[in-house]
Amino acid sequence: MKETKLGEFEEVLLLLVGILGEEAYSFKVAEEFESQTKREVSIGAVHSTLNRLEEKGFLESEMGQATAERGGRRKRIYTITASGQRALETSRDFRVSLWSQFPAFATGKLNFD
Amino acid sequence: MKETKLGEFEEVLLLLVGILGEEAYSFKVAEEFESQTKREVSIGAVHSTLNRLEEKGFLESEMGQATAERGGRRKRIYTITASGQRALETSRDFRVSLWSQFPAFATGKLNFD
DNA sequence: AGTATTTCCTACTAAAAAGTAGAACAAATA
DNA sequence: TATTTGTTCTACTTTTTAGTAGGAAATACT
Repeated sequence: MKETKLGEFEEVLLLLVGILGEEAYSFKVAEEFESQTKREVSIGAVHSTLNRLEEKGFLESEMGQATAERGGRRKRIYTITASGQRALETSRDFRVSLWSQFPAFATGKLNFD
Repeated sequence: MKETKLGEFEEVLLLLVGILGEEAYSFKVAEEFESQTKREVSIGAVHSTLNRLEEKGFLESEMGQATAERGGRRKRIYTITASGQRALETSRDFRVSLWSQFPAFATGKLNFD
């Protein structure tokens, strides 16, 4: 099995997919990224990253149904896999652990049950 | 000014420098990395990463004094700059914010004052 | 049928991060 | 002074991540 690490951008996208739930399709993810970070991102970059995340087994996807909106292709809806969720948890736990050891941060209360 | 982002490994090393305080020299950082992650790392990788962090202005360093130990070259001691600390805070705040929006994580109490 | 709209997709490129190899240095001990 | 130990340092390569450009679908409206 490959040493599957998560880049910064990848991790954020993975989380955004989790946050968006049913609405997690690439255009929306890109929009959400921009609104949450104030950083611009190209749709292609989002696309290739979601692909990579799927290859790594952190995401899976299926085509959604057509909606009653103006027009447009069907959406591909992404969902986090168990492995993706585990990766996020591991990453979070590790970070929280480091923060709590860093004196300048250690005042915060870190409580994840 | 450049868009100075932090890679995953970079961020961890930066934090380790903060955690190690006076003891933050590259060999020690490498050791600490291995003990905290159970992942092996080469000293050279640590070195080039610390260099990069210094170039980015997140770390600064100076040579320490010789110690009374067995032998060995003087250590280069790293310290986090204000900018480095800000980068860590920004990264932390952003992550905490995303986690709290992710239903699967939102049960945790996130309290950083 | 034609057009506008929304979204996907792929192949490619660029940039950045991570890792390697191996030499060089400084100090203490023998 | 030779050896051992602990450590730095640099140039380079590899791998991974991020970003670009532009075309292709699919759907609804007219």
